[in-house]
Amino acid sequence: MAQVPQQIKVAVDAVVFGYENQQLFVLLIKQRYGQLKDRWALPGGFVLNKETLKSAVNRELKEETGVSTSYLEQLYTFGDDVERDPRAHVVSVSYFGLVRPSSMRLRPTGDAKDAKWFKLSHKPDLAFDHNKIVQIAHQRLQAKLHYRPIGFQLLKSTFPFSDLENLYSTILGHDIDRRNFRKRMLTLGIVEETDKKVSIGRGRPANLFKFNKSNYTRLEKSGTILNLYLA
Amino acid sequence: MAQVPQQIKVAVDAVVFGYENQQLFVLLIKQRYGQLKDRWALPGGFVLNKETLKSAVNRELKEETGVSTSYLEQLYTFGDDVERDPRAHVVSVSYFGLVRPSSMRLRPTGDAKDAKWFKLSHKPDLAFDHNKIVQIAHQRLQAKLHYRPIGFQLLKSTFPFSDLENLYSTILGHDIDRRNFRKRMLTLGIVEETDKKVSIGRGRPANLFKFNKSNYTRLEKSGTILNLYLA
DNA sequence: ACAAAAGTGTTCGCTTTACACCCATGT
DNA sequence: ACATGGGTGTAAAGCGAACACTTTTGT
Repeated sequence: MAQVPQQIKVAVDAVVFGYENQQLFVLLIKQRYGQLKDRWALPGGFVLNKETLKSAVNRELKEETGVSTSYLEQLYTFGDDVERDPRAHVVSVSYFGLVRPSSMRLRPTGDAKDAKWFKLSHKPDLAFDHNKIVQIAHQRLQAKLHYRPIGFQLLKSTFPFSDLENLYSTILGHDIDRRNFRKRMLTLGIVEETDKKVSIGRGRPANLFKFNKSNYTRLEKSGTILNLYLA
Repeated sequence: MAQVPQQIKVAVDAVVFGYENQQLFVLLIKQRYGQLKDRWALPGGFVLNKETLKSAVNRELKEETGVSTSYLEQLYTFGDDVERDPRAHVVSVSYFGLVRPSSMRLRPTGDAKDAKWFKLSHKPDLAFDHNKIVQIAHQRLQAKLHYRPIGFQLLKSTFPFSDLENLYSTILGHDIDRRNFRKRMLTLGIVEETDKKVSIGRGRPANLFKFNKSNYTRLEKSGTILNLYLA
């Protein structure tokens, strides 16, 4: 029981990744107000009274960037650095999201002066402890890619197989064996061939594939380990 | 920017597991005050101003149960049920810990009228959403046992191999192959033989083993996957 | 001598990996 | 015809799973 009323504020932050042209991007905003005005930072802000954490992240994302994500999960709660935010003692619940950048128009409003996709490899130095949060989110993305089909959130609903390959090798940061990768995905039944083809300039046209969600759900329930490592 | 001052309170909860006599236990307290007086619940409480989350859990655990854990990690932050606590809008950061029950004397004070180890299989119905939290923590424990050497936190520093085997099969809820398990642990170098022996009543005396931390750290850095499934 | 727990190797099958050539199209 | 990217199979090695008897002690 606190004698003194609790002064701690609850905030949310979102690390949203996008993928395009074999590049991994992260969504950042430029602060409009405060001591850290004009610094780049993760979208986020304080939770409103009676608001859930989940709706708070989604609201802040929408307000500050115009983006709504196709995938968003809780990442970690930062509250061990009491000086993190110079203004007050803040506990920040961070989220990790995925979206196709081209499916969204950026519309910064509210606390955000600007909103932009940065290549993860060329992002600016961020305010607060946001560099660390981005790093943790990236690790989570890499780890999760191995055992959950989250990569599909970053692609259109149908895609040539090479897109999926490139996505994996880009995010994991190393080459993967095309034949083994395709074999695994197809025999597991996670990915399904459609009867459409695309021709992208030169080269043989590619079949289009799609994620087979019901098959995946079945695998997951049966406890199968996906194990998409593929050295 | 909140126009109305934020009223949300930040709390911490701890799910502490113990292991003894081939049984998995969870540490609970009986509430002394409030609407949920006399209900069993997880140890925890509100974070103090300027206090870190980590020290808040440790403090509450110590106050309410007398226990300090050898292992404690953040589990999940619950803040999507605004009605969770009837008194106020509370965001609760939950932690998951391990300890050897016999190494600790229970000394309930403060908000706790009583503190007790319950067999996980026979725990009472808990206050708030604590049943769900315990369930999530148990899942995390089971999953993590496969790829991190956290089981050793539940054993003395030296132990007969059968203790380790029993711990795994108890927590995972199925038998494991003694020979394969021992082989894996020894060839990975996670576990090391000492030159001591113990005789426990009848049967052949057992060698004592210990966790080889430096070896494990090396494995972890080299990115080796432990993979301690062992159907 | 017998009951109880500890200790120990080998075989088989499957999964993972490594690897290179032909195919369909645009220019 | 050639350049570009798409599509495909097989063999070898390594790993995980299954499995039962001997040893040491207490009673």
